[in-house]
Formats: sequence, C-alpha cells, structure tokens
Amino acid sequence: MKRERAQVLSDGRAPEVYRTAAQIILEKGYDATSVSDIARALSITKAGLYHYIHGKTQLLFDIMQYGLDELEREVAEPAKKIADAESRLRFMIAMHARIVTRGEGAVTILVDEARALTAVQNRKITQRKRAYLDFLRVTLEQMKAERKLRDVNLTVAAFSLLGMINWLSRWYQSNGSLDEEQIAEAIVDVALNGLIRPPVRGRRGLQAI
Amino acid sequence: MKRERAQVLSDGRAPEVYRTAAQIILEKGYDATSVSDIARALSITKAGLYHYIHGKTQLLFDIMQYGLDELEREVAEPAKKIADAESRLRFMIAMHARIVTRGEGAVTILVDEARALTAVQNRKITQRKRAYLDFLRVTLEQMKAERKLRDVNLTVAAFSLLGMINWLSRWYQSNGSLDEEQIAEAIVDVALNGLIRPPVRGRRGLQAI
DNA sequence: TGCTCCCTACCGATCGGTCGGTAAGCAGGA
DNA sequence: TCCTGCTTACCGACCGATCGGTAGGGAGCA
Repeated sequence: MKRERAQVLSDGRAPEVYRTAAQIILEKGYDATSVSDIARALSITKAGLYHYIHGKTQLLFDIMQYGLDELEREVAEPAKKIADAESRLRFMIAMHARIVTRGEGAVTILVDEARALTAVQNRKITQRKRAYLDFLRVTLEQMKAERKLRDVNLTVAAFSLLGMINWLSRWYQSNGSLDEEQIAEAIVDVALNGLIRPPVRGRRGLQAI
Repeated sequence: MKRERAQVLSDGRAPEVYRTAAQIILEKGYDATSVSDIARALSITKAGLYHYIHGKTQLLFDIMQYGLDELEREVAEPAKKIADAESRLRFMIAMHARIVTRGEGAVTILVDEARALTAVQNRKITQRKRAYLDFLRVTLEQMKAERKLRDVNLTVAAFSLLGMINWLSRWYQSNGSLDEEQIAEAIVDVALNGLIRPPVRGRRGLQAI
C-alpha cells in the first residue's frame, strides 16, 4: 500500500548502500565506523543492511576494489593512450588528484585502511596497487630514457608523487579558496618543477637580445 | 631479600610503557590496538598498565604531544637559528623526514590518528600542528620575498612538502636499499628542484663564451 | 508461491575501565 | 634492630556497553 518514498527507476539500493558506507568510513575511519552507523544513515536496521553486504571487512574490500577500479578506469586506462611520457605523467597526477579531491572516498579509503583487511584480501589489493605504482614507475623510466628527468631516485620520486596526492584528502576542503582544478594544476606544477627557481644560467634580459 | 632482576638505576618503567605503546599503535593503528595488547607486550596485566596511563585516549594524546615535542625540539627550534630561508627549509624537510624514517612512531601517530582524540584534545593538538605549519609557511614566504621561489601557491607547496614527508611512513622500510640519509636528501632534492630538467634557456656552451 | 527487502530479537566476544587487595620497599622513630 | 606508616607496582575478577553477526519471520510484489 504505502508507496511513498518510491525509488524513481530504482534498480535496488545497493549503489546507495556502498556510496553511503564509503562516505561514513571516509569521515570516521573504518574501525570507528560500526555496521549500525551505516545502517542508521540508510534508515534501515543492521540486520536489514546485511541483506546488501556480506560482512564488514567484505564491505571494506569491495569499496577498495571500487577505488582501484576508479583509478584504472579514469587514470591508468586513459593514460595508456598518451604516447608522450611527460604528458602522460602530467595527466596521471592531475587526474588522480581530481579523484581524491572529488571526495567520493573509495580511493582515500583504499590507501588509509589497508590494515583492516584479512591477509587474503590485503594480498589482492596490494597486487593491484603495485600494478598502478609500476605503471607510474614505467612512465618515469621512459622520461628518464628521454633525458627529461633530473637525476632523481625513481622510487623516491614515485612515492613522493603519491604522497602529495594522497595527502590531499587530509587538507583539501571543497569549500576552501582553491577549487579542484587549481589544486590539480598546482600539484602537477610543484611535482614537476619543484619549489625553487632554477639557478639562473646567464641573465634573462641579455639572452633576449 | 630477593635482589634478582634489579633495575639498573631504574627510574620507573613509564618511558618503556609509552615507547611500547607507540610502537604497537604505529603497527596496528590506534583503534585496532586494545589496552590489553599493550599490557601483554609489557608483560603486565591490563589493570597493571592502568597504573601508568590515565585512559586510552589520554595515552594517545600524550604520545601525540611527545611527537610534537620531537618536531619542535629537533626541527623547529634548531631551524630558527638558521637565518637563510632556503637553508632553513632544506634543514626542516630533511630533519622532519629523518624523524619519520627513524620509526619511533610518535610523529606518524600524530598525523594518522587525530580522529580518535576527544574534541578538547584535538583542539590542543591541532593548534600545535598549525603553529608548525605556520612556521613552514613563513619560511616559504620569506623565500618568496627573496624571489627564490617559483610562482607557486604556498598552501599547496606547504602541504605537498608535508605529504611527501608524512607518506614516508607508509613505504619506507629500514632494511630497504635506501638508508635514512639518502631518503632525506632525495626528498629535499625532489621537493625543491622537481622531477623534470629545467627547460634549457639558451645553449650552455654558447653562454660560456 | 517464491523472491526481495527489511524487521525484532538475540548471541557470544571483546572492549575500556574499575574494584579491592597485596607483595615489596623505604623512611623514620624508639 | 625492629616496628609502623606510606608508596610503588602490580594482580584477578568483574562491570556495563558495544561490537559484528545471525535466526527467523513478515509485508509486498511478481
């Protein structure tokens, strides 16, 4: 009888369930989030929530897999179509940063909550993470071969990039003075060109002559 | 009568308690660490541990305060004696990175577990964190005034530095191929000079004439 | 009828924390 | 030297609360 609150063209609440769970875990952290918290946010009971999920760690695992799906779909796959290594790197940094600032949560959860997984789950996630890191490294190696890179340690370089990007989730606020696009550009700029002016090799004015 | 197991010049186990707690929280995360876990590692009971601590969150708070003490004592205070802004920045990045790779835990816990604090505790910690960030910013501003900085957003710059440094705790392994000193130098180099070669402004050889 | 979706009611385990109590040591007066 | 008084450093037992998870049932739609 009651037809109120009818889901328009609903094909089930499953997506809503996972989106909501990701949001709450993003805010409070996985351990501090109880299954009841998630259920409450969905206005159902805990037992009702278990209709959609298969355990708390499985839920976390699924969210992380989705985060990796996002990275592959929106960063890695499109990047593979960019032949020039430097352009590809710029794209990857900017796009990855955009996903983090977008604030959907899955990618941030992916990097912050790995400890809560079971050993088996962790192995699968770590493997996919490594593939992403390797792809980033390959791009850096290609740039090195093209003599476009300074003489930097590639491991430090790759992790520094990821550090800058992942750290975004700790300080970026969507209502702040910088929008997502400015942040993405600024991060690319800082990562590639560094903070200080390159030492001047000859005066600029003279060179212009 | 029994004199065995005499603590040589012991002034109590309190330091050991806090060091051990920090190590375990660093490994497992605050929420996943139970008070019993810490007690077990110290070979005392939970009730016995409560002789030394005043609650779980107070323990976390104290560890974080110690982390901030470390940063102030080993980074900020010495840095204040360095007049040149660029030298000061290099010192701060390198020293901060060394504290993280040293692996004592307090500084890493400081940045990773803020959510678990009470509102009052969080305010105090946040205030001290902000003071550290402001000091970093002032140094960047000074460099900007000296025209030593490229035209970068200072907020993005400061947080990118912290991101690179704090991310170290996620990937640095003390038995890896890079030692703490190499990492510190590499991070400074990447942060200040970036990844790519500066665009060549006129050929070197010609300029030498 | 069977399936989806959600409920009430409940479980065992574990959590942070507290209780009363105690063994050992030390300081000082007689 | 022995006794008293107090402190430090712990322990076993227990508490209420909360956790993740489950059994079984019911309403509504196909």
